[in-house]
This record gives sequence, structure tokens and C-alpha cells, in this order.
Amino acid sequence: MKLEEAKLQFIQAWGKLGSEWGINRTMAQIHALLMISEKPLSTEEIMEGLSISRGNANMNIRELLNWNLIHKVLVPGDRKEYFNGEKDIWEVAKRIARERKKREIEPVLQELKQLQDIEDSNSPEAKQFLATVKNIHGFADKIDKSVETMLKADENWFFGSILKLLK
Amino acid sequence: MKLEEAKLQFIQAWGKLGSEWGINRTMAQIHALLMISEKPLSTEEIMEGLSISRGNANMNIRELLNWNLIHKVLVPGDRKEYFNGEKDIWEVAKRIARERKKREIEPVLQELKQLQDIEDSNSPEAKQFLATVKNIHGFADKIDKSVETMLKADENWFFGSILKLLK
DNA sequence: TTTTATTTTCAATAATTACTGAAAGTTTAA
DNA sequence: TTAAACTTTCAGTAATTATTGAAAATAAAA
Repeated sequence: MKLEEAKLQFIQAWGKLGSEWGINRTMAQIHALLMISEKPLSTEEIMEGLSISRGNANMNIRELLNWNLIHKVLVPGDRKEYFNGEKDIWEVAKRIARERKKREIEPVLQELKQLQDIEDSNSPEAKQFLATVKNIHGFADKIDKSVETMLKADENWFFGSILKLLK
Repeated sequence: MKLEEAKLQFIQAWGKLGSEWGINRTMAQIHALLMISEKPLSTEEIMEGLSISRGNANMNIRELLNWNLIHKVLVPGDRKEYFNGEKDIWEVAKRIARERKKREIEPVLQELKQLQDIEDSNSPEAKQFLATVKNIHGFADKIDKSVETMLKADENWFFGSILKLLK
């Protein structure tokens, strides 16, 4: 396979994976493009590389900056902004985990806690409800703590600990 | 809070969480409804409970059956099908993990393996590309193996192993 | 059989989400 | 200043994804 072909396929695959997990396809594609580029790219180059409009490129670049998945690079003597992508996938995973924990897991934990405070908690209906909600709450809390662990750990330690269970 | 109100809020929350993670909102809501119901529900009851059409209910029920997240229950002397949901969230997590590993992680692993086989792998461009792809491939493989571990483990063992790292 | 209850399918439509492109805004250099 | 280079915004549009509802298919009962 030719390099250019492989690059395009990689970008497609990353975009597809992103969209399957609730991340905008273009955002994932820009991220992919920057991960495999040896040098930082400008907005123009990103637009060109993915055949997308300036507006689309800009919006998704901002979002990737928010997620800390790419960084702005200043090139001396050039007014344009350039961007480079984090290339260490362990870092990428940690940053995604950090964002999603904050945006999605924590609010659900919050809500589940509230839902356990219901009146007339003695009917069988209420008991079933409370049992399920408590079960999920406990689980979500463990996930939350596991993500925290992962954010503190280094890759080898983290996976080492899990994988040695496999034997 | 009243039980009925809490139930509705739970269904909303579960649907939102699902859609944030690439799972159809209605599918997640039906699953939520069945998790907190003490008795199996018919298609009619699900339609009613969520104010959705028969077609929508049917499609998503089939999909939940495929994912093994709900089960068909036969009520003697009744022609209708009833469904109940898995209420143990650890089981739910394992079943979702199993499906997504199969549908999404495995194909990506496959593809990443192919992408490493490129011609002219000596240019700096190609080296950057290969380094990133290998990095991701190795990572995805670890995730894949971790999910396998989780599928074999029981909940306490699994989380115990991770959480004790936290101290 | 024929009738009735139930489930499945799918074309049409609605809802949601993403994208474009041009105008407005901002920054730097002349 | 003014002009040029660049970035951001956002209304309009396109693309995608989800839903409806009625007809067709299937299964059980009469």
C-alpha cells in the first residue's frame, strides 16, 4: 500500500471510530490528520487535506483545543496559526477520558444520587427502582474512580495491573 | 420526589447517556424502562410508557435482544411477547463491552494491522505515520485484552484490582 | 379453513446534527 | 491610520439518523 493511501484510510477509520463513540466525525478526522503529520498544519492545510470548509475546520479545531487533543504552534515570521496533534495515544486516551468523565459521568452520578431520595420507598415498585438505581450509582462511582486512577497512572503500570490478571 | 417522577427522570438520563455514547436514545430508554420495572412489559406497555410508535418500539426491542440486554418472557395463556431487562449493571456493562469490542474495536485493530504494511517506509513522513499507527495498534490491543479480562472477571475482582491502585 | 391477534417491515417524514460560505471581527504590518 | 492577513461567527442548507404509521407477514385460535 502507498503511504498516501494508508494515510487516507487511517483518517477514515479514525473518523468512523469517533462517530461510533459520539464524537463528531470531522473532529476525529482533523485529529487523525494531525496525529500522523510530522509537522504542524495550518487551517488552510487542514481544509485542503480533508476537503472541508473554513467554518467547519475552525469550529472543530477550537473544539479539539478545548479537549487538549491538539495544540497551537507559533511559527516565527508567520501570522497563521499552526496546529499539532498529541501523538502519544496514552495521552490522547487520558485527555478524552478526562473530558468525558467531567462532561458525562459526573452529571449522571449527581443525578443518580438525587433519584434515590423518593417518597414512599416501601412499595415493591419503589424497591425495584431503588435497587437498580443504587446498583448503577455504585457502578458509575467505581468507573469514575477507575478513570481517576488511570489519569494518575502511567501506561505500563495501568495496563500491567489489568493484564497480569489475564495470565 | 415522587416515584413516577424519579422513574421518568431516570429514563431521560439513561437515554441521554446512551446518545452521548453512540447508542440510539430510544434504545437506551427502553432499556432503562425495563431495568426499573419489576415485571416484564409488553410492546404495548413500552409504547405507552415512552410515547413511541409501534415500529420504533419493535425495532429497538429487537436490537436490545441482539445485544442481550433484554430478554423475551413468555406468559402462559397470553399471546403477546413480554420483555424484561437485565438489572445487574455489571452484567449490562459486560454485554455492552462484548458487543462494542466485537463491532468496533476488532475491525479497527484489523485495519490498523494492514496499514502498517506500506511501501517506501523510510521517508520521515512514513516513519511518523508508522510510529503513530503502531502506537495506536498496541494500545487498541491492550484495550481489547482488558475487555477480555473484564468479561471473564467478576465485578469485585475487577474493580478491586484497579481501585487498590488508588489507595 | 377463516378469523383474529400480534409482529415485522419499510417508504415517507420528521428531527437532529453537521457543514458551507460569506460577512463581520480581529490582529499585525506597513 | 489604513490595508492586508487571518480567524470567528452564524443563518441557511445539506446530510444523516430516527420515527411514524399503515400495510404485509406471521402465528395462534376458532
